[in-house]
Amino acid sequence: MLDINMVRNQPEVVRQALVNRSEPTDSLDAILAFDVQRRDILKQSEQLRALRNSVSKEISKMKDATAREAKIAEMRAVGDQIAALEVDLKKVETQLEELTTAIPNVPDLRTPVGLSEDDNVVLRTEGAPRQFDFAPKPHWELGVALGILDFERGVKLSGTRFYVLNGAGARLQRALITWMLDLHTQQGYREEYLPFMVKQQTLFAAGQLPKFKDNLYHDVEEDFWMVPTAEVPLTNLHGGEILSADQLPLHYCAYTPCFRREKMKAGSDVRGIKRGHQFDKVEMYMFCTPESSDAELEKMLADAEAVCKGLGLTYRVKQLCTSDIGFSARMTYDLEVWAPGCGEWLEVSSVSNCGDFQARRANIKYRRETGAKVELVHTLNGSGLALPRTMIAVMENYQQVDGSIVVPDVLRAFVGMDVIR
RNA sequence: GGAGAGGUAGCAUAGUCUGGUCUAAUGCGCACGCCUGGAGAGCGUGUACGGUUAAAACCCGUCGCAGGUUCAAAUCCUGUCCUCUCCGCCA
Repeated sequence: MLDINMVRNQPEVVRQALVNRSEPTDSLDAILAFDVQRRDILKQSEQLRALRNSVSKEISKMKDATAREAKIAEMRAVGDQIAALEVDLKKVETQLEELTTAIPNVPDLRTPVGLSEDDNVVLRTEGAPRQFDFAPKPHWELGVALGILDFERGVKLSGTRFYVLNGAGARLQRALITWMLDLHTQQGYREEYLPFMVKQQTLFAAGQLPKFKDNLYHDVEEDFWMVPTAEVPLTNLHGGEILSADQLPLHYCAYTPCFRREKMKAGSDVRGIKRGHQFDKVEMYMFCTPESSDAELEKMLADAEAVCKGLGLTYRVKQLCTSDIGFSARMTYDLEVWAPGCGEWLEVSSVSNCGDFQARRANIKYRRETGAKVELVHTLNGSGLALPRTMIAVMENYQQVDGSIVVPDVLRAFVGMDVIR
């Protein structure tokens, strides 16, 4: 959520941000109008409240019954006026909130302006794609042939786009999770085990609600929401708290499954495990001071890259343009790994600086020093990494001519074998 | 799931029965000052958050949350969430 003071004082900054994000700007004018209305009504009702408060005090001391009754009657009328104003106020505030919470974050000035994902900028590519002396197979062929990936039974259990990992396939994924968490722990992130179901407010604070309601699974009976990413519970770990400056920065990492109800285009990404309603992810998250978030973003990017490097994967770093960065983000880097079997660059990580946008929604503040005013923290999040696509990259890059898959060095101890055959 | 007790500003407690000197007190902690060679003790001062405002004072709001009664609610009423204890059930 944006600071209403900022919207009020620098509406052109917000308007330009919306234009750069290819978002409509009409709500901005409505916000400004509602804001004026709100403060106008507020002023009136506060004055009346002040009057009632002081007269009520007088009433308690009044001896003369007639005069007392007169004042009470007078205040009864004032109370009615206040009630009427409050009704108006609530209406205005509801509309104001609806609009302001739907405004995305203002992109960082360094985020390239662009109209679509085609305008994202490839900053660099690390490593050269492996050269094969045979035709590399896609993971859905490799996995099924090896008996470590079962689409049919996944569909039997849950429908299209679900799958089962068997034996070494399941072990490989678990190995990746464990290794990634260990790596991030070494990098200074504290591992957390989190709820996979959260309440509404938790999703609101992370910027998922109300705008992305359609992408979430919701248990109506108990009002539990399945997390679409660990970013959601991680953001709220310190919700409503005032941290002290010497606690910052706080680094966390967590493994969670992610549940997404996205309406997938028929025919797109249908094959394999690239996109599903359920996937696993290891996530990094950070709370820090405003002046350090730029540098921390670079650290988090490096930490995510370390996963790709450790696995010996060829990857490229992209900087997302204004129309492709997430709702809460100011600046985002994507990591894409090369998958030779399906011949695609796969997005395995998205590392973002959200500035104070999430902190404002989640009410996460810190005090610079004793006695100082509280300020909002900055939050950053980054995948480290998304599991299915990492699995794809590992399977397809480490395949051999006979269809077996060499286990990357760093995972061998966890998988318990050198080659999956 | 059943019964009971509770939720007050960093922590711990008072206030609730009996509505108005509650403009929320007290202790601890913390910060600053005095004192000291230095520290401690002692003394003094300060110490929730949000809104309003150019900023501040004043002012308005917040005693888990949401409603209601009243001129006036921490206090009375209703609903709800959470915590603890006991019972039941369960991995």
